[in-house]
Amino acid sequence: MYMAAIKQKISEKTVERLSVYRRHLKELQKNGKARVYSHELSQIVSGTAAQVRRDLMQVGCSGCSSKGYEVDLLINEIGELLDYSEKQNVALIGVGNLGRALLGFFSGSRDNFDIVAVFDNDPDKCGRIICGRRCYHMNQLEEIVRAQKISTAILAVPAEAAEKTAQALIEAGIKAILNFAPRHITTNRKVFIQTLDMTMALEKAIYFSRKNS
Amino acid sequence: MYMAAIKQKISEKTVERLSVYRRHLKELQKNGKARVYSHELSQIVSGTAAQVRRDLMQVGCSGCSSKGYEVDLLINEIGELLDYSEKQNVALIGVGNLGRALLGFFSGSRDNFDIVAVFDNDPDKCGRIICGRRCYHMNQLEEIVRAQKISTAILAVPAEAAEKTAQALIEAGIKAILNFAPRHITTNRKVFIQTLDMTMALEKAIYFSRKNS
DNA sequence: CTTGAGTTGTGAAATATTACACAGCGTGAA
DNA sequence: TTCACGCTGTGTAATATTTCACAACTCAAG
Repeated sequence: MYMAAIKQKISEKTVERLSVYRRHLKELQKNGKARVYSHELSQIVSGTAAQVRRDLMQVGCSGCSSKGYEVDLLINEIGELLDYSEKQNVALIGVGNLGRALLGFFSGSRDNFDIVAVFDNDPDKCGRIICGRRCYHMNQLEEIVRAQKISTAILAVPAEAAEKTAQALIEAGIKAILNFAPRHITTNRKVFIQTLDMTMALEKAIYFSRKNS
Repeated sequence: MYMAAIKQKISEKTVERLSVYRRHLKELQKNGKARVYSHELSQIVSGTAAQVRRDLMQVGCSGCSSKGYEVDLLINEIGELLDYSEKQNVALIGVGNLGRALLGFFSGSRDNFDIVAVFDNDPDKCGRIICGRRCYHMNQLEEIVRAQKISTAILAVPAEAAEKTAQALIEAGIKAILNFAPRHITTNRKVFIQTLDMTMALEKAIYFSRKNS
């Protein structure tokens, strides 16, 4: 009777949590844990057990009463939803201090995505190998994006350049942008844009630092 | 009759937007714009004009019919809410690639906060000056936090060290943590913790990259 | 087998967040 | 003055998201 699941559209919040669940599940897997309860997972997102179960239901995962969920199975099923069948190619735009740090940060052993190309418009940087990736000039963007089937871009350019660069990315066929520049990016195209506004996050933290005292 | 305002508690979402409004308002100010309408501000957060007005209402700002809001006034009133009276001192924990990049990123001309100290537990880094800040060893944390009245910390240590380091921060009296490590931090204390989970954000972007095609 | 403790799946309630819609006001033009 | 227009402030409705609560189920022990 249960098992409605099927293809509802999944909310952003749920996708976020699924990503976090999966990361934690992989840790559990490494430690040899075979099963997990919803209330255990709930702790790592500060949520409730019910919420975890709802999230997992949407993925089509089903657990077993009193034994919980199988870790291996969960990882696969979440992966089936979050990942394409093949590894996704990602581009990094902007090789300043932040860009290089991000390149390092994302260069661990990822099995679902790869930063395959980096771009900058500083001629000195182009042609060089940075953290193992070839750096291209921005005017090669469309060419490389097409050739490498890059769907997603990490935008790490100065704020002043963010809007124009984002526009170029969209023109080149990028379908999602993770934007680190403190600027809101607008577009009428069907492109997913997520701004990770670090300054805003810090100001928010500072604000709440005194609410908790 | 209007002007209810007064001290309701302000939601996280609203605080986030206020920070973004202010940044944009400062741009407008620099460009000599004296007044702004709610529908203009709404564009930079992909919201509605009504939402902007609600947000501003909570700050106690009031606009003027048919002339909109005064830019200078808004900046001051938002600042009065978001900032302490004095500049806030912030600490950066972890001086790896990401930490140094963040230090650079946050070192622009900020008039409401300052990263005044950086910490690491690598003895080679301690004592040195990094981006103009003295690097201290983690065991000096409490001492410096107290001496410099540091309320907020940016956590940029490896994932494995995040929980333990966060605990140390809380012990030392930190009231808010901006966490860049891909780990959920829990505490029973009244401390504000915001995790900026870049990996999760990228996986989310990748997921939605195909929903928009 | 039966019972009891503990877990899942999910309808329904509760909250949180956003959008709508309009009264009231200020401004400029006639 | 009077009117029309456009904007603010806000009650209310609409959505989105989270939590509650409980039937159904599994397992282990007696």
